[in-house]
Amino acid sequence: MEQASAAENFIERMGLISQVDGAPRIAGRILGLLIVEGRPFTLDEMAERLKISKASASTNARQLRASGIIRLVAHAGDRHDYYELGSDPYRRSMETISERLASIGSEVIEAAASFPEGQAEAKRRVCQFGRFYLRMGERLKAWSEQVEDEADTTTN
Amino acid sequence: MEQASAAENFIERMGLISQVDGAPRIAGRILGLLIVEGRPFTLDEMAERLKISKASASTNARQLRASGIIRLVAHAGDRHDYYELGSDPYRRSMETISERLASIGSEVIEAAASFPEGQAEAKRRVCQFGRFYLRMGERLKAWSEQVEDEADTTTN
DNA sequence: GCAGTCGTTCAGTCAAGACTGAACGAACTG
DNA sequence: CAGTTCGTTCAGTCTTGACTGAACGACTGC
Repeated sequence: MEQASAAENFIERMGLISQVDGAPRIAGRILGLLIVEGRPFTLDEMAERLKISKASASTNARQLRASGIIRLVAHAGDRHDYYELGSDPYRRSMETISERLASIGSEVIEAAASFPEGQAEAKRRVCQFGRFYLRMGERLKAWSEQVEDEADTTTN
Repeated sequence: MEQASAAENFIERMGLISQVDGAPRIAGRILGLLIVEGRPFTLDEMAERLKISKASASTNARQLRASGIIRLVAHAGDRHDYYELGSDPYRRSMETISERLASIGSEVIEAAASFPEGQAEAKRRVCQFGRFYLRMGERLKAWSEQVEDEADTTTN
């Protein structure tokens, strides 16, 4: 049995967290890797280090990129795609969540709008539910604009 | 093809939202049903209305109950278990999320503690990540204590 | 042109878990 | 006690989607 370093341990834990959240485990592990190492990685490096196929590395990295958590960087004279932690990755991920919440909120309110006359009470409850999501999204978005400041002030 | 009422439409939509969030679809549909109808339901009623087995109704209702979103009520002289929306269901669900975030945060920080000397930078980044989750949990918790007030002041 | 090196895509496999039917135990009723 | 009526549990099925290997297209340098 291979001795698990603290880094590997953290990376695997990130995978499990990601999995419980309904996201692919590999995505969490990639994020963990980039956090631990703190430098850009190519798909091949990620695949080798995490013992996954290059296909999985490509797919999951792109998905993480789509949610703004990691970003693609290029080095001159090097054809590789390098992925690294984006700037303010946490703020960005909060924005992504915020957008999703707001989207659900308006979706629900839209659904509420089509309720017939006779169900005013039901309509009211559905509307309230939708507004809860909207408010949550707005609040999260407001937070995300403070987070980057705090991150700078943390010394350890 | 059956004509889909606004209520059914909303319920199904809730199921999809729940599914995307990684939770069972039936759980979302049950929640939607309870929001729309605004009255207690027995497992049999839910099973019939949502066209699911009683086993699914039982399992998912209990799961929703565990996260504090719905609650169990009893009527005198009636052996049935009735489920209805809990008091402040949204606040309660936020508390559940908040606890989970805090739990992840301390888990990550704990993992960071086991980093060896030579990886001070990595340890710092992991710690920062953990603190982000902790802070997010704390904020959500603080906010959940205001939400119930706002809910009362909403007129429509 | 060809060979090599990227990232992506796609068909296929496989495992996780959602869902069900049937059996079960508990609590009533007569 | 037998007969119902609940809720729960468990074995089994089946769907979803994560993951992979192999093929592919784009690009580079020779």
